[in-house]
Amino acid sequence: MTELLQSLQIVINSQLYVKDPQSSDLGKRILSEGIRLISDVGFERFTFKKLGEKIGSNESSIYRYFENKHKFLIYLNSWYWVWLEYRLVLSTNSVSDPREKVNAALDVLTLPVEADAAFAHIDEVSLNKIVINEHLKPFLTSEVEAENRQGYFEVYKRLVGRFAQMIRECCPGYSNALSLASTVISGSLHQYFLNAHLPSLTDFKNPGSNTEFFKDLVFSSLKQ
Amino acid sequence: MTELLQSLQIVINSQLYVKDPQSSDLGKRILSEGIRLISDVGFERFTFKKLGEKIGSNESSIYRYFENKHKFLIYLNSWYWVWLEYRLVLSTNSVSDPREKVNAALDVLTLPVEADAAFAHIDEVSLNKIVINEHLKPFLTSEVEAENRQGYFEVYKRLVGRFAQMIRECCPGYSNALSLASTVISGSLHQYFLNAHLPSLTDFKNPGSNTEFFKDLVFSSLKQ
DNA sequence: TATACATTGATAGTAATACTATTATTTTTG
DNA sequence: CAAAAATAATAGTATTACTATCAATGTATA
Repeated sequence: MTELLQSLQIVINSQLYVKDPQSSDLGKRILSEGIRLISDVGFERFTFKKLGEKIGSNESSIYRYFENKHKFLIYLNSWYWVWLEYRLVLSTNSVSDPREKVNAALDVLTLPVEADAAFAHIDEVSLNKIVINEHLKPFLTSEVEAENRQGYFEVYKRLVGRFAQMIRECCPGYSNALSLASTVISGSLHQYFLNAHLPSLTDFKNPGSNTEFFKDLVFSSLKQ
Repeated sequence: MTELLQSLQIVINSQLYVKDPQSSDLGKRILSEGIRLISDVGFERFTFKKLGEKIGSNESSIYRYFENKHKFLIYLNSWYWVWLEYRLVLSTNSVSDPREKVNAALDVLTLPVEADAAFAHIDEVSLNKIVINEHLKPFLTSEVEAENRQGYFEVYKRLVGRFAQMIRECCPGYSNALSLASTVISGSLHQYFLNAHLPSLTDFKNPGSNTEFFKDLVFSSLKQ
């Protein structure tokens, strides 16, 4: 990413944190080292205690930023979705042809992530790895509906809705734009996951082939 | 389901249990009440202690059947996938037209589950609910690769492979049969999940509309 | 410059979870 | 009926996910 928008800040639902981690040095270290630690050892084995040791700070200090590790994970996911949405808008906004728009969107949604210098305290590549390896974990809990009511998933819903809208504009007669959008977004993450851990379940050869697969899927559906 | 195959038993990888739960009365109660309990309270809140109370037995007795609750969940998922595979074969075996075969497969893979009288101790409808609500949880752990090497996911891989083979026979030129198969199978579960908990992310109106969505997706892709 | 106040750090403690170990009791089977 | 197998009961452990309390440090302002 360029430095186009250096003074942009990603805003996250304030219910997801106790104190805004983007507002202090310690907070930013919690984010950057938290991302590294989760992407290294996995969310299950991640604890605030270990993170405290890593950043030369204390468990109790981290609790002053995040109520618990589940909310921390949702925070990180939200950050990722807002960032993706911003990249989505950036690369589709000036495209007027609806089909080209969907095509550009699919690049953003399915190609691998590169580091974005605009956000120094976030390693987007590691964050992407977390989203791939833990994807759906924020959702797959018995509290999903309550948390949805709290607006925890707003940004994800906005992203899906935005992509669905592009699909509709590309093919007004198509009646499953939302399902297609959510299937592609979570499906692509899932293909990355399978490629990394259970490769016999996918034809994934490289990110390009994955993008081709999803473009083919979408455009065949919209052809009729 | 009919009583066509009453003396059939679903065979599960013996590494997933300590003592075969299908071999005793207590074991069957562990399965049937375990399914009910998980589908009621969710996997997170499920414990062997609670299950013990439910079946008038003891925590320690359950540990003689299953090493831990994660393996219990994989066992239940495996059971479900074997059963689905069996239904898949049953309803496609005699279909000779490759396109009709894929069509029949999509019915099995995307339509809601009905109780199967052939397996008295398993409530397939509740089991399906578990697979929907906890889908990918058996995979989304840092031990996924080690567990894969132990063959824990064999049956799931066999199901995906079988469906992919049908896709290939329907359209020999299509090069993403595995990705399409895994996307459809996990994607359909995901749509059921969204419909239940985050309905604004899907166009799911009823199971029929979901099946239509996936048939359209698959057959548009195979048309070319 | 003193003081208030916010932030962070250190330590201790708690309830629940996911087990393991041991022993007692019941049931099955030869 | 005796031996073996299965099950039940109880106790105990390590870890986790926190909460509570208090001390130390830095910072802002009167």
